[in-house]
Amino acid sequence: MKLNTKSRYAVMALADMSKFPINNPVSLRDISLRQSISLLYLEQIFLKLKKNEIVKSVRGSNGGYVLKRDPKNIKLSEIFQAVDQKVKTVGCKKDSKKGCNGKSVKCITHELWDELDIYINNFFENKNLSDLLMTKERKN
Amino acid sequence: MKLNTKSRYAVMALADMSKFPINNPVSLRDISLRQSISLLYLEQIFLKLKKNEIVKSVRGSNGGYVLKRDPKNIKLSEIFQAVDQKVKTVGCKKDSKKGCNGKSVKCITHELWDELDIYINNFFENKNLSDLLMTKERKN
DNA sequence: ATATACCCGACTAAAATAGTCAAGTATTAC
DNA sequence: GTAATACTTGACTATTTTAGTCGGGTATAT
Repeated sequence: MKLNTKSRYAVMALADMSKFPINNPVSLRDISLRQSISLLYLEQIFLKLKKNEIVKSVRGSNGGYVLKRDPKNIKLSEIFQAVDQKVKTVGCKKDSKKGCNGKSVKCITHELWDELDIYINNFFENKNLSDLLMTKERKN
Repeated sequence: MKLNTKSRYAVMALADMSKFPINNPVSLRDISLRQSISLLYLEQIFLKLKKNEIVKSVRGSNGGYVLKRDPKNIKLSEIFQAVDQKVKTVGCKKDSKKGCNGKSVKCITHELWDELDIYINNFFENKNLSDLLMTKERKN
């Protein structure tokens, strides 16, 4: 069970941006250098963040990306949803009528995974970008 | 973010076993049929469960596997640890001195992932096999 | 004996991941 | 007005992980 780099980088990059004054465009190049993330990969990630209304872009020289809302109002769950279709999943689909493993009944552990889904989502629902900056000052 | 089938099948298979009287060997063939999991794959999974002292094997005809302890005393966290090295992980290793992304300092979100690790582990720590059977009777 | 059922290492197809590449377009600074 | 910066987009690809399969065992009950 692990998190993919896309989600991780997205959170890292946005946390990085949160440290700058809002409305001050931050270029991906700078984020790439500070956080050691491939620029080309960041571009891919930010397109998704943009589509999902988390950031907006400022084109041209001295441009970059800007948070669309205050970091306090950007929940981690939104970020995950933006870059990684689903926050967590098991084979048996939550809403499928067919049940699990091709059987017509729910598998024996079905409810467990549903519960886990909700549990993990809860973690991300209750954390926002500004929470990440609270923990003592860093220098990177 | 998703769970692999190995972990899922392990929990399913053990939950299946829990429904039978303890000390009554349950064959993988039967579990395979009831839960629609490949027999050969189950064998692989049970070798790990055996190595990790969760089940013991009874060889020969009429043999099978037996839970080593009461389902009440088998935590889901143990099962996960047995089949899937780590319960959850991000690129930056929890105990590495080197920090994340090759830098000498911890990445900006390092503490978040640690917290998430603990949070998820907590879920599995507080659930045991018999908890799975509590939820209303099933017929598969 | 023979059938059942565990044992174990090696192998493999398919999918997902983690990027890269090429060829743009928009805007600002000079 | 032109160079430089920086976002835009779709396609492509190497690597890794996943989800198994295969073959050839060994132990035991009947």
